[in-house]
Amino acid sequence: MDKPVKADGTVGKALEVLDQVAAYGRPVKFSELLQDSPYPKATLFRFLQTLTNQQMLSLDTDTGAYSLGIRLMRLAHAAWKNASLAPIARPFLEQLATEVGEAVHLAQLDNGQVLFVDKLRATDRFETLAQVGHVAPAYCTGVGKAMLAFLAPKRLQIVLQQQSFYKFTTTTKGSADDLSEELAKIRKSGIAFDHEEHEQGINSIAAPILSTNGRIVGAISIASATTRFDTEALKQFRQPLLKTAKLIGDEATSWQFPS
Amino acid sequence: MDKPVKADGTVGKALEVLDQVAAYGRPVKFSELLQDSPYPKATLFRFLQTLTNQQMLSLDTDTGAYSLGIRLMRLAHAAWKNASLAPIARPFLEQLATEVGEAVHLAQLDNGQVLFVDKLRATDRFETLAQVGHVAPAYCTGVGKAMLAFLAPKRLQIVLQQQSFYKFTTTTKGSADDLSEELAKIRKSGIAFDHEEHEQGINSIAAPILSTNGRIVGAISIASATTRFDTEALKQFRQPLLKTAKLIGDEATSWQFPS
DNA sequence: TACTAAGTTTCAATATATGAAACCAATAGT
DNA sequence: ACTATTGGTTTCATATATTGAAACTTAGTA
Repeated sequence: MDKPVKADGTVGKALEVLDQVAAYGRPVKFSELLQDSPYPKATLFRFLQTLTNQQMLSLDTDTGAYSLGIRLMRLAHAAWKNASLAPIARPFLEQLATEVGEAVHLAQLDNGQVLFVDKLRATDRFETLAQVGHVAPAYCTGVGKAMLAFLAPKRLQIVLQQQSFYKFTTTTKGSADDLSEELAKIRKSGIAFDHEEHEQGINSIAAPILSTNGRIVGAISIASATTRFDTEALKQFRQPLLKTAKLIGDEATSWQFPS
Repeated sequence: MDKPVKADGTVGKALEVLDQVAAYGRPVKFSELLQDSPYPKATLFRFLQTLTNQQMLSLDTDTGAYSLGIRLMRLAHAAWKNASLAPIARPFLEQLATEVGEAVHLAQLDNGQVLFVDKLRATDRFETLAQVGHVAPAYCTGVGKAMLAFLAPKRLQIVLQQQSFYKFTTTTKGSADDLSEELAKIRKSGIAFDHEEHEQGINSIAAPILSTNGRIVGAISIASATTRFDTEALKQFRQPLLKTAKLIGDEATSWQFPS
């Protein structure tokens, strides 16, 4: 799923350790990390030391266990605020969420991947966890396809290259050609659907957010379990979704690149 | 005499750049960064390249501007989930927030600093921004003092050393002695107040969250503008706050360190 | 076309990272 | 009480990566 970012240079290697710690999902001790580390003891030790100094990791002095550090939170906080779209869109999403009574997602495109930058009114308990920061592929999600459809042709070419086209489910589009065909339709209709292409049992309806100069800046979606709404039923959200996307797009335009 | 948070090694220097980008609060171009960079063009260039490869930064290919990257969000997302307290506490905080109808904060202590890991029901528009990840000093915040008061003496000693005791306002405690005196009282009453010690016009009432074995694991608070509630008025939240803190503490105990 | 600013690459000198091994500090075992 | 074992930290010669001046390549302007 996560494509291994090749770790060039010292910085890369050190950052790999962060992923390692993140993967554990709990505080980990030096020795545990050493187990599945490609680096020798002294090297890993120094990485850990450096990262801890840098507050990218935090070391519990009692248990001697490392967890992800305070600086990541700080930086991500900044990233969120600076990713102009999320703060701007928030009030409109609130509005939409109460209007339709369903969970609403806001996503942006980053390096060919979908990054969820906000998420409201999650019902399920687990979904309640801050999904902000969740990353998904573009080619098999509603928001992803909504954004790809409105990308400049030359840019789309590049992004298509970046897709893995891994078949998560039977309905996942398996090739750039398959996808391009659908993107053409989305471009016409202005609405994208995800028919359980990423996760079995989950579908969604999504709309692109375009700035008034036509640049794609993000996408919003309403996702549900297929048992709750089938694809036909999701169409009822078409109008409010489009309306909200338009509102956000207009608002975003004035804020974009305040150079 | 530990060195100040100096950027040792290549990793440190590279990470500094992230802060730099974060500080701009908007996408920045290479040349802008070069302006106030201590490093020569080629070096900064390589930093940016590496960080971009590592997805710690993201480069808008159209505008050539850098912003904080997708990986920070991913990592912070993981950090949040893994910082066991936040997900566990969420339902209790929801409960409390609706009960008292005020904004509720959840914080943890990290390296002598207060890290806000969750925040609910913010009323003010600006406060709506994801304050998760916000960092504040411990010695002059309600949650900070609530936690310090219940730290093991030897640990408190260390943490006191880490405080700057910068006087943000006229009521800010200016020394470790002043603070210690108040901590003793908090230890007795189980409740901490912030009398505009960090920000003029903002006060709060806070309670520590203790695991059943007595270890401090976090703190919760209700903050308000002094115009809304004066310190006396805040006392009305004492009971619900304490009750919620107890509930979270109990729940947290079973989850802590699932070794 | 010539000029300038912005971004990228080269390359030798140098600083830094590396990792085997030695070391130290706690437990655990006998 | 001794000894072994595990878990963590430091050393140091060597290999390697980083550095930055300068040359180069665009892209934008007059």
